[in-house]
Amino acid sequence: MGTSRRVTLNDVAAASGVSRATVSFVLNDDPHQTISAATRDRVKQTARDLGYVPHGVARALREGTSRVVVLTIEAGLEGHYSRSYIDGLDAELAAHEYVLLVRHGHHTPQTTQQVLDVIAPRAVIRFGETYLAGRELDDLGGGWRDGLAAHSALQLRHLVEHGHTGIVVALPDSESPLAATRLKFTGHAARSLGIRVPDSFVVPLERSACAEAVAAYLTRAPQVTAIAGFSDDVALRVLMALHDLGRRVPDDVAVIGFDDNGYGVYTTPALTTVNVDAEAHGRLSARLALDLDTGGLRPPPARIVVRQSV
Amino acid sequence: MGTSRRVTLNDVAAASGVSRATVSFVLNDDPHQTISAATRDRVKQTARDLGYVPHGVARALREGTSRVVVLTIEAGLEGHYSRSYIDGLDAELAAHEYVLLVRHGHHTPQTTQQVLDVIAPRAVIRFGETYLAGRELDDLGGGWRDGLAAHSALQLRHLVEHGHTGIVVALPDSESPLAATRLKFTGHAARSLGIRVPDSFVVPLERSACAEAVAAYLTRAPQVTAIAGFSDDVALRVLMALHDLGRRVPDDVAVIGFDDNGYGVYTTPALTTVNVDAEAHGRLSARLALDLDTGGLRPPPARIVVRQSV
DNA sequence: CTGAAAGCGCTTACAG
DNA sequence: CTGAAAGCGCTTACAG
Repeated sequence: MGTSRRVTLNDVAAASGVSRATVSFVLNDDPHQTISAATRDRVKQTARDLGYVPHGVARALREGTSRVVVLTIEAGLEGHYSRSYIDGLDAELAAHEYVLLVRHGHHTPQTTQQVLDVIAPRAVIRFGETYLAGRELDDLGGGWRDGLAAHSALQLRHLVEHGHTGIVVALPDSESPLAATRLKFTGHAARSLGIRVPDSFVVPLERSACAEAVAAYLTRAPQVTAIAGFSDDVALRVLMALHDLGRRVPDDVAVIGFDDNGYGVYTTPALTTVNVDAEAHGRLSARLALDLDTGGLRPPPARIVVRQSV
Repeated sequence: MGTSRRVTLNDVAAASGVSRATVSFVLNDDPHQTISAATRDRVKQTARDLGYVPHGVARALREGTSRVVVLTIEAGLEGHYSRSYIDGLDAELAAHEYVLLVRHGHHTPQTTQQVLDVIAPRAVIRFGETYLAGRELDDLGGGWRDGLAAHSALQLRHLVEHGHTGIVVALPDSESPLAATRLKFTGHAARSLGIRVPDSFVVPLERSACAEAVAAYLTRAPQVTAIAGFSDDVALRVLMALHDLGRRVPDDVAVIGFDDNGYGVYTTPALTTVNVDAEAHGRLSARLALDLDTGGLRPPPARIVVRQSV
């Protein structure tokens, strides 16, 4: 065994008695060439026998971009959405022989540029950017933006169906650009459901600050009977605050989460939430990044995971 | 504006009136060359003025590997450990002008090979592999393995200090290769603490199955008064099972988690757990991957996050 | 002290 | 139907 020299196009060419160009043509199924079936077979067979795998770096230098797509994701956005999104993105990319690589942490134009300089990926996708850029993904058949609108509406409707009209949205303390969009959609949904447009307030991370914020808001707005979380994390903190304040859930105040992160089962009461399967969204992003046809993708509707908090 | 052609070494050479080689030498501080200070300054200045950034792909083709390190990580290992580990890895790599890219999901030799073929990373690190490979990181000054042993011991000791001697380890349903190692260390710790070596049992994912498993184990082993979770996830499920079974925590049974994932605050009672800061471990991995000196890294000791479950 | 040249492994006009 | 050649942008012996 031992580490042997990698087998290159040269080796395949030599072994099959044709030029490097010919090998490249048959291996890439170049439509501009017409190469005899016999030659094609022979070349493909030798490539297989030798275990030839194209050197991605050389190819990237020649073609200008590598067969890689980079996803950048900020901390705190993990949930069922991100997991299923990444699964779909990864699967679709793999189907087209691209590899998905993820960058965690906070991202600036500089860090993105660094990634570009270092590996020249085919694309770098910012998790959630399609929301923010306001691109009309609906027009591409993905129903993405409509998706978020629908999901926000679903969350609100569940509350209304359980008799709540005084509703407030609980926001994370970190400024999420998504928050504004969510609030907007929730507003739309409220109008079409015929209830007052929900107010919002911020839920701090620290436990006692959290309880204070919830208590303060509730005394300020006594008509509120239900709290809609921006995320499960936020909703979980609200649940904790309500527990610390001695308020009963859902009898005194109802709580609903968003983007079922898996931890809503563990609390008492367990957290009712919205579960979004973003597999199709991930596939859509992949096709967009690869300039492929985006038709035929049918994201399933989001669903309410009914537990005990509303 | 518009997308302009990237500036290459050629441009810098032309603009500063020297050869490409000279530019490369000064920009890389080649110790084998002796270039006049005047020339060096001029070249560096023009490179800056032109905004020259080396093309990573070309460099990688020439050098054999790119300035990238890939971390592969399986689902279900997220926690404070992994977060701080990744932070440290990322920071140390960045300090040496490498970029960290992560691959999620399940990994096989084939998928790893694919990444190798596509971007020729400097190294691919499997999250947790150093545990499994049994490499003697202690000898390198990182205290890693000793770290895990110490952390397992810390978890157990906390239980013993609270009067428990009948202890069992709760394991995840998925086979984690780490489980065997953890069990081994817990065994060592038990012996040095003078208690019986803890038994173990598996906690299924599904809620009722989970309660059944816990109930079954507890009736089989009535001497057990404390359950040590392999992870916070497992411990959280144990807490839920105990709640469903009507057992009081910690009075009837005490529970402790491992690797503070942040969700132990939300339960009632809140979960006591072990918090490991793996920033230094991440830095160590980075230096190992880059063949750098690993001295001077002092991982802080792990600590017990005391909440209410023990 | 500095430059001309080769070469990393590929793809793709271009010529036969 | 197939091959010789150029070139992607870099680094590094080698020669002056």
